[in-house]
Amino acid sequence: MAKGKRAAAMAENRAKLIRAAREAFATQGYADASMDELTAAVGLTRGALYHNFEDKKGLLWAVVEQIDGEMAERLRIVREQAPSPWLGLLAEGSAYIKMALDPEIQRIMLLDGPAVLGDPSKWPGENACLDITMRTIRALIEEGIVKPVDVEAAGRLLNGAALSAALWVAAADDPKSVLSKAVDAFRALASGLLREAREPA
Amino acid sequence: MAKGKRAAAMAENRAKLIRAAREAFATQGYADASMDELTAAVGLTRGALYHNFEDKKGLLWAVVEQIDGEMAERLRIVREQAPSPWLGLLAEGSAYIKMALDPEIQRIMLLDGPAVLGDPSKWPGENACLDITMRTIRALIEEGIVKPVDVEAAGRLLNGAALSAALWVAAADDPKSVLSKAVDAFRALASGLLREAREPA
DNA sequence: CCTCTTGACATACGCCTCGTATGTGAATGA
DNA sequence: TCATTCACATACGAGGCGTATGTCAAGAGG
Repeated sequence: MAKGKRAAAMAENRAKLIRAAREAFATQGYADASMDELTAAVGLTRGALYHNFEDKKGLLWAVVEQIDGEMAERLRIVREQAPSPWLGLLAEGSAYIKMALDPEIQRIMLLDGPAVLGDPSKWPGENACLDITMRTIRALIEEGIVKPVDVEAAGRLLNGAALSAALWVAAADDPKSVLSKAVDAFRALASGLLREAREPA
Repeated sequence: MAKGKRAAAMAENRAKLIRAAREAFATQGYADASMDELTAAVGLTRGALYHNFEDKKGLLWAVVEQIDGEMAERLRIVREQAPSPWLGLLAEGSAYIKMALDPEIQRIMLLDGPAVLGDPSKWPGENACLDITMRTIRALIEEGIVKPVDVEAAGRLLNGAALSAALWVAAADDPKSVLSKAVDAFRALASGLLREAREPA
């Protein structure tokens, strides 16, 4: 056999490059990350890069896709573990805020990603995180818990609020206390979507 | 006289460079904007740039500062013209969303700015827009209209929601209809800050 | 009126980075 | 065994940034 020897090696090198890129993009930022250093760090050259990916931007695409998938998976778990859909929505918000504390996610997904690749709403995988939030909101509307607002609009604004909160917390001198304030404010805003003034369980 | 001849000329060149930079950064993006082309467009060279500003990033700082001031001024006017503080807050949100439809503001202030200069919350001038929103919220809390939430948290999340809405609207194929959905959702979220379920005039 | 200094800007240079074109050796298939 | 492919390395060219150096007009002083 040994039929897939070439392909296996290639997949491994792709993975190595993506790993190195996550590291480099997260610590130095996209613009300041040198492809020479990045590839050399895993024992390759730029030749491997331009063979496996379209260009530097293509590598960023691959990194973004990978991280987006990981974030979506974590959010999915959070929602499934919540005792009710409404609390699931709030838990998603908190989880999103906390995830954005990760410098890697912050730098790559929230700062450089949009600047280099354009608005996240147009990303393939269609921003899996947003998708999950929208699904949750849709379910809550069908249950009559949430006002019949536009699902995509509500999802996007909630995500935007969470994102802003995350950046704030991350840049704060005292992340702990700021985090609780941010989560409280998020809950307050989210309650504006409720049909009844009283929050459900 | 003619004492300030040198200084006046320098100020004028500074202004010309900033104007050219706004144009170039907005249309090509920060990374793809060539300082050679940019300066040549106003009849200067890179020499003038590095004499008037620290470096390329310094020029972006100057541009951001200018635009931030203009945005704050427009928001201030919107708030003053509103018939009530609460409606002022909503009007500010709408105005912010609409402002972000301007490609210049979008690209420079919302995409490249944060990516290159770091989180906006740490910008000098301290993001005048946020400041205005916070002032409005503080007033509403003192009047008992809004829940006693953390002012900065509420302001940041509201701004984040508006920003997210703006990017969504800007990237939409049908901005008109999306804009109304976004504004509706913003009003819904904002109402979550109210002490009473019923919205005030 | 002449000289000297200052400073705003232009010019010239080196270094780095990206993207592509070309080379190469190992894995495949016959 | 030989030819082919292909994953990757090497070599090359273009362009951009930042700095060091040059230059010439505007002011200061006698």
